Amino acid sequence: MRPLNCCEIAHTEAVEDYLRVIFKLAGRGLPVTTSAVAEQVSVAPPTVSAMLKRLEASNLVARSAAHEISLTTHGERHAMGVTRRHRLVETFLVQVLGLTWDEVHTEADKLEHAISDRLEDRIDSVLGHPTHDPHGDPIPPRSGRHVEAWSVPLGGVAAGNRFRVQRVADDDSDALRYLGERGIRPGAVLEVVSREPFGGPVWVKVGARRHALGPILADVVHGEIA
Amino acid sequence: MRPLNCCEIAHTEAVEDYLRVIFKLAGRGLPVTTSAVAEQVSVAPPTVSAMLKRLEASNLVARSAAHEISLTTHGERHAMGVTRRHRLVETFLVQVLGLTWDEVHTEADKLEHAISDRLEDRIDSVLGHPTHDPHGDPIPPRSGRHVEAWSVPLGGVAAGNRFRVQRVADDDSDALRYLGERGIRPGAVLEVVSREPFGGPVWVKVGARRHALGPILADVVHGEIA
DNA sequence: TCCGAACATTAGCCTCATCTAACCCCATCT
DNA sequence: AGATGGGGTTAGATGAGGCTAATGTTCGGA
Repeated sequence: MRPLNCCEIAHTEAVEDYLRVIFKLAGRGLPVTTSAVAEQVSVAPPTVSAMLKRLEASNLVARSAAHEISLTTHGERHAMGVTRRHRLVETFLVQVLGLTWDEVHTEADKLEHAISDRLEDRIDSVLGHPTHDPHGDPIPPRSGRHVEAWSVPLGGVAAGNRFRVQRVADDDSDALRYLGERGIRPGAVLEVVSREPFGGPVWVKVGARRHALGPILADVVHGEIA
Repeated sequence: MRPLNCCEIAHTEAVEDYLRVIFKLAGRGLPVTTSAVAEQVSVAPPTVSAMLKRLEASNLVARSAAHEISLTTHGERHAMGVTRRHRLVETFLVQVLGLTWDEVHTEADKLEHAISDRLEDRIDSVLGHPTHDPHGDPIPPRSGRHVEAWSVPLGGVAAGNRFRVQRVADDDSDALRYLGERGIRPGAVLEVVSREPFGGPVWVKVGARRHALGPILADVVHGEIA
């Protein structure tokens, strides 16, 4: 094996997928483990082991003694590039092609690998250089600082508070559709009416309507106390 | 080997590329040979041999005794689908994202594999169901009849004729840029002033300007005598 | 009639990305 | 202490898609 050099690995779609997923897990403060990555990429754990070995050899990820996975500077730069394309595409699909916010994640998963730099710039410019995608996720700039900033989950807010939605996890398209139909999207302000104990729902008021959101839903909605 | 069934092959990007190239060569009336396909797909001839074997086994292409390659009904349907996405994307990139007609072929080569049916329909609808792409190539309908209709090349038109440009081959982006800068694009009407012999240029008049087009250029421009 | 060029195919090898089955390490519970 | 189980990894296989080098095959020209 020769000296570590990030350019020795092909920028295949698989590599981009793994990098984006690692970036996503890390950004949410979740443990970045072999099995977590396997689940997100939808492959078996040994497949991840093999890929991580290659990513490590190409200096894109680093691993501590305790199996801890993190992106190197190089790795993070690439991951942010893929994430930027992903989120720009999502925004584009909603704003220009009229798709709904629950449809775009799957589409963007494929398109993010097919967008050239030139195209990325055109899309960015047609959209007026957006800072956030339809789920409220911040779009990393082409170069420069970027923070993922996952704020408080709705599930952790006490009753009686007003809560401004900032981000909604884009993973679960059924959840997105459900929430969207009830007006729960970035920018919306909810009133947290009450919280049932023992994994029960959170009652929220959106405008005049009340909704009971189960723990799964309450966890995908993030924001701040307004 | 089991009975031939078109669905036994994965619809990978490579398969789509080969099908589209075979469709393109056949549509232009060019010989569809192993080496012609190899050149168009940018791979070595043995790679094409191997792929053709698979395509034949999946009933997507048929081959005569004399090595003649043709698409089956199934193969043609798939090829037309890929071609439709390719040309819709090209049109979209020009009309919505403001790319130039010499840039879009390369981009579409990647994007054509990443467009879902849903997305294809949205693009089609946003563009108002276009019938031709920016190079004048007809966009195959989602289903139904389609003809490729490569009419007369400019190189075969006698001096003294007026010539209406219908299609310009999208392969060579340098040629496209050169022609575009001189106003030679689908819809333009040229006057064929004179033809130099021995592979010399064709002199054409576009509006008030004259241009000498070498045999390569004169061959990529197709149309009809006006 | 024979020879060489052009073209297709076979043979043999490689990488990427995936799988299942088996194994190992370590923490925990009995 | 020993059994149990969860995660990670190794081993070994597979299929897609690509390569080069060698081997037909066929056809036109000398």
